[in-house]
Amino acid sequence: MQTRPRPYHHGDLRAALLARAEDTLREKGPAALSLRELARDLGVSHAAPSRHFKDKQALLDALALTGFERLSTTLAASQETAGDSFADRLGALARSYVGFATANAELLDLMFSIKHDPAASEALVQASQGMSVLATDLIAEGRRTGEVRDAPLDAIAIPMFSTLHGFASLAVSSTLPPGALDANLDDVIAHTLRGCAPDHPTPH
Amino acid sequence: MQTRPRPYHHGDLRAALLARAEDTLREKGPAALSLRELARDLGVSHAAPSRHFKDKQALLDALALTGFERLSTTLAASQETAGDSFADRLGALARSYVGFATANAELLDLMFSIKHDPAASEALVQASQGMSVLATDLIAEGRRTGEVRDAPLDAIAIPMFSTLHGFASLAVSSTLPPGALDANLDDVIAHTLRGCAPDHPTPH
DNA sequence: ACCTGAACACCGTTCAAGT
DNA sequence: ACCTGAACACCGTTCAAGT
Repeated sequence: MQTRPRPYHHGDLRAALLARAEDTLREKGPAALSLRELARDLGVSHAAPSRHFKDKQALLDALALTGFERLSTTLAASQETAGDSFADRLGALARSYVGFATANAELLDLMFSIKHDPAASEALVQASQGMSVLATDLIAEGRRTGEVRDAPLDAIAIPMFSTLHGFASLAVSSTLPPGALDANLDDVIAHTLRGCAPDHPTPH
Repeated sequence: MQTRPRPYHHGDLRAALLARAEDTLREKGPAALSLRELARDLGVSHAAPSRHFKDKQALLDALALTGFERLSTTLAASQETAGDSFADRLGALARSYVGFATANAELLDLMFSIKHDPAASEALVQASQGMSVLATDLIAEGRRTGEVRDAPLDAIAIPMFSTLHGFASLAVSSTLPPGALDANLDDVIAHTLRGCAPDHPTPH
């Protein structure tokens, strides 16, 4: 029925485990993720994963890390194609973040349900902080052009990132009124722009 | 060593299971939560919990529900003791929300990692929406007094709740710069007030 | 280096049976 | 009504052994 079973997994078992884990996460949720089933799906013994991940949590951490890396790439790409104004760039960032969140709901949940303690892997901590770097750059530039009020970077970056992340997180958990996600996102962007605006906006 | 074992659990096993589950969640995290261990801790057989929760997910849902109920109560209480101005009431709401989040980090994670689909228990959906009712009331009053700009309620309520929830969620996952949580929260409140403010603020 | 197979101590869930 | 005890099909983790 089957070609003679190969004794060993052919290629990169580590990468195969991560890819398969993400599929399972997406399709059946985090509770259904089992190392033994992953191994079965890939045709290796149930003990094989331990060569690449010391335990289940290590696999989950690695999965979250790939999530942060892809999110960072996605957000950075949104800035390449965005216009020059602060409003355009913020809108692109927000839509990009929410797009990733809705397309990878379970993964986003996993990414932020992991404690980002100093105890966590350094790579993970760094990856999750790397995201806010983008927001900070955006704000710094907006301040130079006078589109953003003069205040310490964190005093704007943290509220802004909180809003973005909060909206994405509520959307993912279906806690928002259904159906009007795009309109709600427009409101969120407009509200954030108001929060960032200088006291006496330059008359055009 | 022990008093003669009672054949049945004395009181309300359902409530005892929920209370013990919350303790375990807080002390050892969600991965360590097992029905069998709960049952052992309470001195009943491992099959006893199934009389009260049809499966593990049902217990988690019920736990999330108690979380939403307590959060709602906490938020409502914050409004009782707050001042009359919109700024005061918003500040009280925000501090109350973040206080609950940091004091119940794992529970908050659980509350929002449950899909609030129409498929979810009606009580759960209702409880999670009941929260935003408070925010909506706050905004409606702020608009009457001229402290909040004239816009559809949702156009302010959703961004505001996103910000609050996002900040709480980032704080819980240790994704914020450590140590300055109170100062960061002040920034978040100030930023939100700016987002809510009318275009031409009334001169005092 | 990478994987297997057996072993161990756990799970969640179900169900006949007890009180 | 509420709980027990046994049974079943799963887990994660470890470790000697194979190639």
